[in-house]
Amino acid sequence: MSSSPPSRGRPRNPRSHSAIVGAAAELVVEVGYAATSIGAVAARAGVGKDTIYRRWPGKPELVFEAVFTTTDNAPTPDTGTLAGDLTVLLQGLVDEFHAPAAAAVLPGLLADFAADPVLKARIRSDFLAPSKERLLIVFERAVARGEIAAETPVDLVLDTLAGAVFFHIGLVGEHPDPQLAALLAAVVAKGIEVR
Amino acid sequence: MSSSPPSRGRPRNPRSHSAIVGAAAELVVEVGYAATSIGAVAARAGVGKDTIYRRWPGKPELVFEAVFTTTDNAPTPDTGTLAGDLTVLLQGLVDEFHAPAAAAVLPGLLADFAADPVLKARIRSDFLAPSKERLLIVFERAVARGEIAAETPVDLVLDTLAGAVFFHIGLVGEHPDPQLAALLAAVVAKGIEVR
Amino acid sequence: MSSSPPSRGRPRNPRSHSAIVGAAAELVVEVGYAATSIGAVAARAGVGKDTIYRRWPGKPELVFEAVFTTTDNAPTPDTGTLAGDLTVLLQGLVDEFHAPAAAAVLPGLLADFAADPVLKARIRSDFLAPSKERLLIVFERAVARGEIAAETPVDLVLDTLAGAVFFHIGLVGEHPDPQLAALLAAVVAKGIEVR
Amino acid sequence: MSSSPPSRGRPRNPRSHSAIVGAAAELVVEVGYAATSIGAVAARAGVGKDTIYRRWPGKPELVFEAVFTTTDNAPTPDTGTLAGDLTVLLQGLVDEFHAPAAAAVLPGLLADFAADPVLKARIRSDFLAPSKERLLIVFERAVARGEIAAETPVDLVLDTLAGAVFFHIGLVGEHPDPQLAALLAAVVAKGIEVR
DNA sequence: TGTTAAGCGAGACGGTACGTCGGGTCTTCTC
DNA sequence: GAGAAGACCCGACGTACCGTCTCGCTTAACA
Repeated sequence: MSSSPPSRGRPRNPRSHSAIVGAAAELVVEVGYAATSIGAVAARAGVGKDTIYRRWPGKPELVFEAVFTTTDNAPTPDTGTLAGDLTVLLQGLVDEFHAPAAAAVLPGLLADFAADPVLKARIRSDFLAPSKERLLIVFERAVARGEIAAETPVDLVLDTLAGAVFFHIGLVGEHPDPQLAALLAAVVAKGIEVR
Repeated sequence: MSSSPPSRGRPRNPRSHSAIVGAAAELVVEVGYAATSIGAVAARAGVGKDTIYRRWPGKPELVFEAVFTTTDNAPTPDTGTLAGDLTVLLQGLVDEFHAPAAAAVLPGLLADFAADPVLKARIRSDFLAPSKERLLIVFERAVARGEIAAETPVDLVLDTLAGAVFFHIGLVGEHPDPQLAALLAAVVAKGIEVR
Repeated sequence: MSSSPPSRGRPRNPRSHSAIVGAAAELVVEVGYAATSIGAVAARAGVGKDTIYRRWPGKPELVFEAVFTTTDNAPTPDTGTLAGDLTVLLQGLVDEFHAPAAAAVLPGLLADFAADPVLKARIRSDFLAPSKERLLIVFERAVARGEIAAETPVDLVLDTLAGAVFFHIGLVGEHPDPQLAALLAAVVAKGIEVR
Repeated sequence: MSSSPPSRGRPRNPRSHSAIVGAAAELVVEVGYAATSIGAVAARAGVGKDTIYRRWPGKPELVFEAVFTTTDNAPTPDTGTLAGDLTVLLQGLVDEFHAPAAAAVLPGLLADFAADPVLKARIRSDFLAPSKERLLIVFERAVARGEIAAETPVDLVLDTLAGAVFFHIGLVGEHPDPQLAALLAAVVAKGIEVR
């Protein structure tokens, strides 16, 4: 039943792993995504470049792990109304995208993922999966309450919400409109409600 | 009031300009944005690198001009309803983002713009200005028809629409959902209507 | 008089030894001395790198043992004349240096030995010792025959002979002049004879 | 009649050339041939690595030019006897090989040349050409004086002399036997004389 | 018989150098 | 002074070896 391989040879040093991830997270906020080089990460982590390439195929994958591994354990909102749930959910998205490391990294990181066919497929799964999970539950409740139709297209709504937040924070403005979450939630909730 | 410089010495060759822009547009679809270098553009255009740097500060500005200078002369839609107008407007946005050159370039280009404080300020003006202009007119008509309130936040709606389209096309999927424009327009129109 | 250590623990596997030496000898003729790495030798021998480093300090010593351990049991020539003896002796040197492995290895190997003060001292003893031994006997007989003086400088003559052969084969030409041994022997014999 | 090309573009900076050659000559005596890297040469010369690779294919060619470009304008000896001429000629060879830079470089450099088929062909022409020229003249005079036969094999003698000196200095001993030139000249002269 | 020390294959580790490429600047000659 | 050409310094790339280390395991001599 054990899924672990026989593990021959010297095992990888877990301290190196966290040192690398930490160094990447620091560098990325200090100099930006584009100016963060594998060599610089290795130097700051006190590690050889090989040790990085042995674990990650390249900068995008490394930075993704370094920045977006805040184990997303936020509870699914349950305010009683679709608009309320969406507001909470969106505020979480805003906070996540607005964190220093994420803001420094998101545009370049998404561009690198989009440029590689293999990575491109991971955008939805890696970046949006947790949000989609919560959104599904929120929708289920809204359906049960009769607020929205059962066939409401989750992916389209998610693209809309995430795209709006990403555009607003990552590309357009430095500081997000504090009402962004509420306004957007209100518009979208009203837009998809059955009446 | 004349803004033309005294223009001493040899005037700039306008053929070089179009050769450069053309070469950049070609390269960008052939090898992608990241792999397009100024040197390669210069070589294909039969031009020295300086001739490029004399006209553009760098790759982002050059590529932007090369890809997004389809003189946007599409007429502002006037279908009689907000949802109809938004659908037409969104379909234009989808078509623009889905064009080969634009799709190849958008994520990387926006990332480079976002990474530079000077360029970041130009995203709204350079990328979204034409759409915003048309959206304003559409909104004016909708206000006149009593569909929406006068103080409807244009920028927020524009971020939402553009973000959704950008996410859907540029980052997530290869081929846009053919109903994307209609669905999104319906949701947003209903979401911002007064009743 | 036995210098063998108490030999605790698992004894070294003699099969590994010969596998390593064999792999090194093969690689050296296939890819050359410079391109032969310890890692590649270990991989071909089916052995860990440490098993090599446990037995040899580095590539030069390993390759030397792999290539120059043709137990030199050729008999000392005794043709009756100094020139004849030198010819036989030189032909042996030519054959030894001209062997594929030796030719592939000699320049680089000697360079590595020369670059290391410790190894440098071993060039005379390790590479030239067998030849010197035979040359001494040849000289003794020639002195007894009255052909040469007793104080003829063996080392100088040996350097001359070995240097000439090394230069001719290892550095300058691919195929040695078939008369090299005879001509060189004739010149040197005549040059050091008493009359 | 002009053999210079049209010379388009910015001409190569001759100061860079000499800075590189100088840095290489210094490094080679300080750390040895093997430990001299192109990157280190570039750093010391205040030059980019490209600037080196633009002019030389690799380390061997660069170091050769850096160390062996002492325009060999020594006059051909004319002492009246073959042995005398050879002594002078050999002493020149000894001095050349014994110079710090040459001694530090010769074994490794010759090994690198010997390992590359293209470079291997240049050993005779680049390293031995000047000596061969002088040796030819010395032989002509000796033939005229009746000391040696007209068909005396120059290349064989040259290999012998150079090989002996190289072996004695470069590989075997640190300090050359002060009598090396005289002894070797005497032996070889006597060995090839007609009587 | 059980302990212990070394050998062993595998492969991770921190380094260093490789040779190439792109960036943005400069320096030449020609138009 | 624009332009084509290309040299220049810089720094990052991803790879290859170096020689050492750390695993789990095996193999003997010693207690």
